[in-house]
Amino acid sequence: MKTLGETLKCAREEKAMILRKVAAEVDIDQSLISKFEKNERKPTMEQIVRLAKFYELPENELIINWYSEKIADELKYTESTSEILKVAEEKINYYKAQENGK
Amino acid sequence: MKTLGETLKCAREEKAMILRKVAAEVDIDQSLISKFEKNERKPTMEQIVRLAKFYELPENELIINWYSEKIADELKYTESTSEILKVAEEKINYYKAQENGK
DNA sequence: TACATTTGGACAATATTTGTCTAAAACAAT
DNA sequence: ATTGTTTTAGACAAATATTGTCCAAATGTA
Repeated sequence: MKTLGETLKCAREEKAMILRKVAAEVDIDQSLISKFEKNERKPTMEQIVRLAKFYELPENELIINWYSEKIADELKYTESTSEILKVAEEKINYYKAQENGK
Repeated sequence: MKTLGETLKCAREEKAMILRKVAAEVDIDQSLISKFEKNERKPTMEQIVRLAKFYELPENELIINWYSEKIADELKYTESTSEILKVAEEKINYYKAQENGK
């Protein structure tokens, strides 16, 4: 299971590009991209989309990674996490059912 | 499955108290408490703890509700939610294993 | 050593969340 | 209906958190 940062870094290495170049192409500060790769900063959704496009990575995978890391981060030091996730899923399903029914 | 707001409101009604009184007791603006009950605002953790104590509710249940609602909110308009939650759980377990091993 | 790339850290800029206040809405009781 | 009470909505300031930017230090490499 790769982190979002690892995924981005691998993608860049695949393309054999240096940060400065990528930064110029996707118009994001190179220092920021470095931090993304080291999981020190979280890209915004827009940045994710641009990076996915640029690296030709499946956007959906990055997004799944992005959200799951966000959630993992929130629950990292919390107890009852599996219970929390279970309840969260129920609530989401409930919301979504509401949406469809209306 | 009750929302956090519903739980709080029920607890207050059990005790037959008006907002103004609760507000004074737990030292939180009554308007805020009203919003908590209507799920328009999310209490801080500290507020949760104080309310749980005051209403004599199991703190852990409120916390589970709090986190799960937060997550549900984040994923409400997102796709692949069950995938996201699954990956999130894996990551959490991974983090926690790290913690123990160190 | 000299050069290129990556990284860390400080700080300003933005965005998000929170608390507070006030008045309007809703509800009762008479 | 009017009065009195409770709840709620909305606007706004205050406090927090997140983000973008810059530059210098660290790292790597020939």
